[in-house]
Amino acid sequence: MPELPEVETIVRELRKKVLKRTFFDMWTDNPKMIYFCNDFKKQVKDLRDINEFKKEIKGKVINNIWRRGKNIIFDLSKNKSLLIHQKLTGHLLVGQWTLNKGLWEPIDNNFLKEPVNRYIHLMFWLSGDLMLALSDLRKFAKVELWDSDKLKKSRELNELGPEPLDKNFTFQIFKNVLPKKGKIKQVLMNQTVVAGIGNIYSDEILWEARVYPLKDVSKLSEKELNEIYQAIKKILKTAIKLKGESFSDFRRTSGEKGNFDKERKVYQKEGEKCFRCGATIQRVKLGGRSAHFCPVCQKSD
DNA sequence: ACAATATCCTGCGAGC
DNA sequence: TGCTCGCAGGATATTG
Repeated sequence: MPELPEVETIVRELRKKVLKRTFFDMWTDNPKMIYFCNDFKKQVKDLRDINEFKKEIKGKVINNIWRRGKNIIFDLSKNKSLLIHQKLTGHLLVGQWTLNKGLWEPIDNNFLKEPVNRYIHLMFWLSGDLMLALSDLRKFAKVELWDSDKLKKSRELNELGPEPLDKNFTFQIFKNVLPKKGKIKQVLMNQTVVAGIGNIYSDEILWEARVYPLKDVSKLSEKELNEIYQAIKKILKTAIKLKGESFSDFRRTSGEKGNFDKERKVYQKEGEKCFRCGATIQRVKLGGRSAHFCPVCQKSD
């Protein structure tokens, strides 16, 4: 699932591929993912509104592409912005496809001819013969059209916690943003505390820092807090370097997988041996989610 | 005031 | 073999 490193990978690739291009047209078979968002959120319910959306983006130029937490933002001409959140299974692909018997098939042989293309639910036609496609198996992804100035002031972006790879994200800032109590894994995944960390990287960060995922923040020592702070930076940077994870159906804009798998130590490795000590990796439930950890390296007391 | 739970959606694996 | 059932999961809405 796309977390900060995956979103960062996509954004860097998008900048190389679609910056300064113009929207010509769009297609979707899932209008529910599209929202007009200014002072309110309005879910598109019928074709007329899709046409409205088409009219809004046609002719607009992509002037800037950036990331905030797990959100991708396209700043367009005429004070418009598109915010895309890929949620669990969404990912953006850039290339050329053709519609064949109801399925989008890549024209370009460089694209993997794999089932991922079956889940393309949104397609933007761009200048330069390129298409920007949103593939999303579970249809949780959201595409929001904003007035750029309103988006910048939106709760959506401003309620997010600091960017963990920002130079300003010091150990002191990290300590300041932490709530007084709460299980550390849930705290790390809370986007209003720190932006961009999800299930995979919270598990990996806590393994790296040797901290039990269910431990309460109030019980963490200064040393443990520092280990977690350092691990956040280390794991996220490594994952970006490796172009994201390869465990789920995440794909880069080229359709390729990321390479984080060789660094993955605990996530979805229940029953396997701990890379560090050889103990058996365990899984615990918290809030309907699962946490993976080494019971020896990450002591619960 | 806050925390636990339901919701969205689809593929997949377990169980019968 | 083929059906049903339940689970996974980010963010948000709703319930407790």
